[in-house]
Amino acid sequence: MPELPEVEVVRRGLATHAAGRVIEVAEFRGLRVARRHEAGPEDLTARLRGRLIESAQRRGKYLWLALDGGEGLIVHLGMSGQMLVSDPDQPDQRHLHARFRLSDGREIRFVDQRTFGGLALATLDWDGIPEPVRHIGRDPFDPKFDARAAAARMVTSSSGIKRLLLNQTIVSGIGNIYADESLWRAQIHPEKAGDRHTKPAIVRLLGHAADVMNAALEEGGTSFDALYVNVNGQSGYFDRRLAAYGQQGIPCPRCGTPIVRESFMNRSSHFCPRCQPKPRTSS
DNA sequence: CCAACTACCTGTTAGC
DNA sequence: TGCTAACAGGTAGTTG
Repeated sequence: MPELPEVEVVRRGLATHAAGRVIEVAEFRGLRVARRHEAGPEDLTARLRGRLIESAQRRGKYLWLALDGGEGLIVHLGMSGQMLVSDPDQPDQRHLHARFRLSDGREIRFVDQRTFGGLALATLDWDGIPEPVRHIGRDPFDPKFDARAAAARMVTSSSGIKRLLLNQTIVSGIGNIYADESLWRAQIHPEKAGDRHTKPAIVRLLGHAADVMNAALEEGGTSFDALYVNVNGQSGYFDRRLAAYGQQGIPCPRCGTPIVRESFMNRSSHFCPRCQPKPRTSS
């Protein structure tokens, strides 16, 4: 998916193309796209008609459109979701699951090949966060993100550090790509346990995470194919800068040792076996 | 509490 | 060429 930089690219697109408009018609196709909305797609359609989109917000990989009346339309892109600005006469995209006709005559379309993404309407709390997003921790782009507090939690855990980086309740927005890139930059093996690090070392690691995700954001995010695009359907270019993720067999940019790929939590970890040596007591 | 596993989907690619 | 298996950026739920 879209990890933090890619979701932020989409949020910015929605801030430009959706905020300030009114939803004239909302349309949902199938039950799955609204499965997190208990009352179902018909309820969503009815409640969204005529609502003003005040702003586009994000925490971690969760997006929402803040609406008048103190509610938010939550958008999670899952593994393959897209929010696309389209003209009404453009033919339907493959895997189109929702469509919003806006007061400026354009449309926002939710397109999702793997259907792990979805939409829901929820009440915003006093802090402007939708209830279903409350459990998500702040992300490194959040001015109030507290790296020392996140590090303090991680050093009490015997879990491997990569698992902790991917735990969205501790720090949000990091997925498989940027976890591997952050660990490569920090020269830490993904399975080194949290409690075998010092707090400052983890604060440094989180600094690398923020750095690499900021660098990715500046290039429009990471896209390996046309599934990961901004609201105008354009891909980012950060894939050219990846040092570890997907680079198995390619020399480490730092020491020249080939990057290795290992199976991890039903997916993969990529790291330099020399710069990121396996700890003696792993996980 | 945590780790490990599962489910949820479609599409692409590698290997035979 | 066609079949099959493995794999792909995530989250949430269950089980032990």
